[in-house]
Order: sequence, then structure tokens, then C-alpha cells
Amino acid sequence: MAYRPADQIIHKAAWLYYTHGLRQDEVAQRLNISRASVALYLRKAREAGIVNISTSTHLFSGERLARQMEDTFGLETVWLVEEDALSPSPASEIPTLAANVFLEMVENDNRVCVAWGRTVYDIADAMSYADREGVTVVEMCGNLGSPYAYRPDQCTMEIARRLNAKGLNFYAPLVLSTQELARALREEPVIREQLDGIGACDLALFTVGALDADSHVIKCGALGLDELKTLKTMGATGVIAGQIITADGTLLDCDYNRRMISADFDAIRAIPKRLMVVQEDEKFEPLNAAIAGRFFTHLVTTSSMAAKLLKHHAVSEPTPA
Amino acid sequence: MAYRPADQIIHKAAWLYYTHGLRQDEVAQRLNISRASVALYLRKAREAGIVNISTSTHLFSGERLARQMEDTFGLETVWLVEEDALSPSPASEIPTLAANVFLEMVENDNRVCVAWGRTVYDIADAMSYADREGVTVVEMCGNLGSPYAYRPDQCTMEIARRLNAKGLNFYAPLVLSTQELARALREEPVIREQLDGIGACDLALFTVGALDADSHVIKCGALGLDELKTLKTMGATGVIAGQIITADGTLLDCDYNRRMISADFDAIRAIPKRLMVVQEDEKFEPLNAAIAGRFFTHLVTTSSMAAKLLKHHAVSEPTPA
DNA sequence: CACGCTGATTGACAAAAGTCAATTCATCGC
DNA sequence: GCGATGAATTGACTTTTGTCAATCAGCGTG
Repeated sequence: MAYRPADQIIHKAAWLYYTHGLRQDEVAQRLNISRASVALYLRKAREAGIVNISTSTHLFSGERLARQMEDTFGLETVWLVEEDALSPSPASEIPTLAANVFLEMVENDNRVCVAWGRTVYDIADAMSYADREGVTVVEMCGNLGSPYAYRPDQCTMEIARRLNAKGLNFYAPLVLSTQELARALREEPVIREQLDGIGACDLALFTVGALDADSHVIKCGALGLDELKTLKTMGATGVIAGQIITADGTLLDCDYNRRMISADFDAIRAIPKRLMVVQEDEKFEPLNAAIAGRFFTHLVTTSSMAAKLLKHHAVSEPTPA
Repeated sequence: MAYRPADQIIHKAAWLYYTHGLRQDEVAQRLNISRASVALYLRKAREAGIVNISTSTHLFSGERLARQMEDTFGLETVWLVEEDALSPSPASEIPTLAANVFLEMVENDNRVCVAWGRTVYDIADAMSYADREGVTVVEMCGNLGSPYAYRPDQCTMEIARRLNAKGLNFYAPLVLSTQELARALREEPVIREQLDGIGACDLALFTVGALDADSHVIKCGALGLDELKTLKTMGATGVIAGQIITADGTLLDCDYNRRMISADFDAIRAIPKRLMVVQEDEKFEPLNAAIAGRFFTHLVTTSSMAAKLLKHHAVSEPTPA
């Protein structure tokens, strides 16, 4: 490479400025040039890679992953827990973190909307009591009578209790036996009101459901195993507020979904802050679908899940440059 | 590691500012904090090594003199500091440059071996935090209990800290009172292992010591003044990793050297990249000896020293045309 | 050798970053 | 509860940096 005096002075400026921490005017003085030139040289030095500014990869590797997640998927904030490390009890880490995150997100006089499920119940359980005022907690979708401790209305009520908030339950089943009945029920004023109120929320807390033999919808009897198999061949990938979505994050066009009393997807997406929480590694596909559907803006999950998602993203649509 | 919200926001601010190039007020807006806080966080991030800013050392190896050094003495790369020129504080320039050069040379998963001394300590001090992984830093020779801040183990540990590396100390004194004891100690498994590990390093950082009244070995009490005088008449010229060498770069055959716990010269020379750093002009003779012994492959020193070395070389063995 | 062209350099101004005293917030002991 | 204490945060101000139109220096050309 040819020797160019221009390079030399750029190097010197960069060295004095970045390594020695001199100010631009000091550098200018030392090199007998104007400060404007120094500014110009420094920009050139940065562009030419003579100075390298990078954010650490090993310190806070989890943080870095989180930032990458935010960038890649256009999310507001991502929180990750390191499961490999010496976490006291990895299982409880996510709900605890999620509960804290959620509490930080709730503001006075907010209207928050929560879905239900084991994860949400765990979060409610881990949530400390907060001194909020004027908060209303509403259910995101219809109820499912189930034998579990995490009955839908209990999730809502427990969270409301912790937030010193008013809890509003959904007085309807999640799934009805016919489409007609569902349609009729949705037009009932009390139900209509609840459904319409979802889009007016400030904050949502929910998770995405998987579709295996031991996942929620099956266990609660809302869906049969054979029915599930059929739906899967149709592209069923995950469950958002009771409703089945495909891999690209859209509502699966099926009878089951039409028999549902639940939040409209556009209403959900109208909520400014939507916190998604995923604990289980097996929920990779569903979560991917939820990302595609732009269902959430904030995410709490494990770093291994984050790594998987990023890897998958890189493979499926390699970034230019 | 525990979840600390403070870390998260600092990291996020650093990420948005340095990686995304947002302005401080944009970052502040995005994170809902004041711009003053952003400025504070960014400073903390820099101090904590979350962001690394490094400048190329190319400038210092781009000179004709440096090239000549490389050619004449068969060195890989030579970096020279002009003591008269742009040095903000000439004394600090060499350690700063050496630290930067060293950082550029260290690669992930490297095993690096460092000697100790004031120069090495200064380098450690000037070194910024680096984003390396899997690096191990080992001591090159035994320790000398000294009253100074630059205690051997501190050099190693400080460098390890800056590199996010594991530091391995040598659990032995540098000099023992008898040859027998030294020999016995060298056969101790834990010591043997450390000694053997030196040849397996990828990179070494060290300097050559002088032999005057106020040089290291004397000050630390490892060697008496009268003892020194005797050794000098025997040809003692410099100190490499504690061991005394003659002008032709070979180990001086003396009792002192035989009482030493330190790296074998062949082991040192087995390390592919060996960075020698010399600040003091008085180290001309020792450095010459170190060159003769082919102890190093990379060199950081002053250009006046380089000039002297080249001149001396030309006189002692004039090159044809 | 005057001319115009190109790219480097600068002065002056605008924008951004740094700083610090004042304030708010949280935590603790009484 | 309640005031004291110390840390975190911020608003207002200062300093530093970025920008850009204007100027200048070098240089090939008619």
C-alpha cells in the first residue's frame, strides 16, 4: 500500500483523541491544524476503521442478546434469563422476572388486560403487592372451566389483588359448541363491551400456547386430540388468547376459532404495550408465529430461546451486507 | 448473575448510542429518562468496559525506521514512538502504545504469558478493557516479594482483568537461596506444570531488565550490589524473565541463574509471538543482548533507541552495498 | 501565465454532550 | 408515621463537537 501523508495525520489525530483523550481543540493545536479538520479526520478515522468502537460481547452477554432481539424483531424491550448458569431454580426465574417487569410497566389509572394459563398464573403468584391506583384488570378472553388452580378468572383476580386494582371478568366461556351461538353471544351488550374494551387497554400480559397433547387447550377439554391433529395439518402452530394461529401469525381459518369468544387480534395489537412471556423451550414454533403476527412489543424469555429465534431468523432471511 | 435493572439500562443506553448511533437525547427519549442520565450511563458504560474504543497502532509501525528495524533484525513488527513529536507525555506513550499493540495481538482462546516489572505494570495500567473470550494469562517466572505496587502477581492479575481472562499465578519465589532447593522446587508437579505451560503460549509480553544499582533485581533484594559487580565482570548484560544474560544473548553460567525459578529460554522462544517493550534509553545494551538471543519477534520502543541499535549494528557488521 | 477545476481547509454557527447544584426518591432508624 | 440520610435523577448551564458554506492551494490546460 502506498504511503499517504494524509493517513498519517488522521492516525495521529485519532490516536491523540481516542487513546489519549485529548479534546479536539487540543489535538488541533498539537497538529497545527484547525479544529474543524480534526473533526473531519476523526470521522474519516471512524469510517476507515482506524478506531473501533464496539460493545462488549462477553460482559453482559445476555444483555447483548436482548439488544439483538430488540433490533431484529423490532421489539421495545427484551428481558432474558440465563438458564444454563447457576440460577437458583430456573423454573421460577422467568415468572419472577416477568412479574417484576410487569409491575414496572403498570402505571396508575392504567387498564391492563391479561390472558390466562399456567405461565400467567405463575407470574401472578410471583408478583409482589404494588401500590397502584385506579388500575383495572380485564380478562383477555373467555373462560374455560378447568380443574386446575390456574383458572382463567383466578389469574385475573389474583393480579388485580396484587395491584390493588379492580378486576373485570369475562362472563362467557372461551369456546362454544356452535359458531352461531358464539356469534350471538358476542353481540350480547355485556360481552360486546368487554371485547371492545380490550383495544382500549394500555398494557397486556399474555403468553403464546403450544399445541401438543399436554398443552392447555387439550387438557381443558376445549379441543380433542383428533381435532387437534386435523388442525395441525391445516397449519395450526400456536395459541394466542385461546385462538389458534398459523406459522405466519395469522388466525387459522377453522371452525374452532369461529366458536371462540376472545379478543380480536387487531384489538390486541392496538394495545401500546404488550408483554409476552415464554418459559418453555418447546414453545419455539409458537413464539416464532407470535413474532410474525407482531402480537407483542415486550418479551421475557430465556436466552437459549432468544438464541434459537435469532438463529432461525438469520437462516430464514439472511441479512444483506 | 442476579438481575440488576441498573446494568440493563446502562447496557441498553450504550447499545443505542454506540451501536445504533442515536443521539443522547434520542436515547433519553427512548428510555424515558433525562439526557443527563444518559450521559452518566454512557460514562459508566465506558468505565465498566461495556464499550471498547480502540485505535489502530498502524501509525507507529508505518515509519521507515521501523521497517529498517524489522529488516535488520528479522523482526515481525516494530512500533516506534517519536519522543520529541506528538507525545502528550512522552513517558506514558510507550506503555500506552504497548498496551494497544498487545491488545491487537491477543486473540480469543489465546494463552498469553507475561513477565513483570515496572514497564509491564505500566502497560497493564494503560490497557483498556477488551472483549476477549477464553484467554488465559500466565506468569512467566517466579515472584519476588517487593514493596512496590508492581508486584509480579499484580501485573498478571491486572492484565487478566482487562482481558476478561483467567489469571494463573506462579506459586514460587523467583530466586531461592540454594541451587538444590531451586532444582527440587522445579520438579514439584504444580511448578513443573506452570513451567511447561509457558512454551505452549501463543503470545508473550515482557521486557528486558538492566543491571544497574537501581534496577529491579537489585532493588528487590534478589541480588546484592557486590554480587552484581562480580556478575558483570563475568559478562552479565541484561535480565530476561529474571535470568541474567550475556551480551550475546545466552544464559550466563552462574550460581544466581541456577537458583532461579523461571521460564526456560527455549520455551520462551517457542512462543510464536513475543512482544518486547523497552522504554528507557539506558537499556540499550540489554536490548542488544536480547536481540542477539532472538528473544522477541515484536518490539515497541523509542525511535532514538531504534536509531542507536541500527547504528551499532552497522558498525559491528557493515552490510555490503 | 491566467483560468477553472478539484479537493483540502477553515471560520462561524448550530447541535450535541458534559457537568453540577438542586431536587427527588427510597431506605432506614427512631 | 416521620424526619434524616444517601443515592439516583434531573434542569439549567457550559463546553465540546459537528456541519457547511466560503476560501484556499495545488495543478493540469488552453
